[in-house]
Amino acid sequence: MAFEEEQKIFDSFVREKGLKHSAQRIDILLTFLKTEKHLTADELHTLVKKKNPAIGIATVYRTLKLLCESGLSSELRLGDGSVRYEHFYGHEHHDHLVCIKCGNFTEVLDTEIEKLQERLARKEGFTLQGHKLLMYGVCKKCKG
Amino acid sequence: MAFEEEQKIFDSFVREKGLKHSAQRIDILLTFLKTEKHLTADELHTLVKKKNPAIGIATVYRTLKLLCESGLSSELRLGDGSVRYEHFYGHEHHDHLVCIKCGNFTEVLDTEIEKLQERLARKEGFTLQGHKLLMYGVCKKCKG
DNA sequence: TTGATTATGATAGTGATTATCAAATTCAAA
DNA sequence: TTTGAATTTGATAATCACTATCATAATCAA
Ligand SMILES: [Mn+2]
Ligand SMILES: [Mn+2]
Ligand SMILES: [Zn+2]
Ligand SMILES: [Zn+2]
Repeated sequence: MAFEEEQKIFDSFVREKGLKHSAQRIDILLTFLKTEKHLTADELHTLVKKKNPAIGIATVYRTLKLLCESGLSSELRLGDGSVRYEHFYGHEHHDHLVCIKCGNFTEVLDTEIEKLQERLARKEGFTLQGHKLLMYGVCKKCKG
Repeated sequence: MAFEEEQKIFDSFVREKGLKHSAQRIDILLTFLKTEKHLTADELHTLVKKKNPAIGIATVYRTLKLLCESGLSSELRLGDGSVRYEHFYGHEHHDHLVCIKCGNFTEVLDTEIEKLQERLARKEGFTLQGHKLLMYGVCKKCKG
């Protein structure tokens, strides 16, 4: 429950970039790691303030950018305009199956689909670097 | 003048919604239909002003919303935050292969991928309604 | 301990989109 | 054809998520 590995990664990143240490960043990092949800910057700010009420939203945005650069987090945009952040380190690549009724979503992976994407890109002369697949539908519960 | 079919669809939509007819909406509709590009609201506004310089950006946004509701257009969000609009009526479903260097993109379709998405969703208990697949890579030109 | 450098939080600014509103336009009814 | 209630418009204000600015505070190598 200490996230030593992630903290080490963040420390190295900060050092290599010639940045300095700060308690705020650690608070934000640990709060982010503690939840497995896909949070917005604002939601994370609300959570972090429980531990350190003085932290400003600007610092949350700044730290989230660092977390993405260091490979600990990644941006996620589900259909609507909102930007969310999910864990990246130690999490396999996955896509999202979103329920259009209740908004819940499931993380999925289909290696065949991944392979076919590679093939498709190659056929078009592209060197594939990544992809985002969002699938929209109605979940089991909402069909009841 | 072309696009009779699209104009008919728009007219029916406007009538059914109890809205009124306006010259501005027609200017916006025809300008949108005339280009096959994926435009932002602002880009469309710039184009429409060549025909009718008095048209305001608010009316472009309002009309774009109507075009989407009537099934003539659909929103497109490529990775970054920008919102673009593409033709929807008479256009087959397709996905996008985006070049991370030059920003150009290709429209693609792989029926196998589409089928596998169905299968994946079913396996998770979802009834699939749609999806968005964005693939990022480096295009032929940019690899030169 | 020092002091150059970086980090912070408050706040101003930005860009895209939406809301507001008075004036103009549409269109069904007279 | 005229009328007038309802809708539409363009200008502009407001909003929202995010970034830039800046004075002050914290960090850390020397
Ligand atoms: Mn996820
Ligand atoms: Mn397209
Ligand atoms: Zn659901
Ligand atoms: Zn390219």
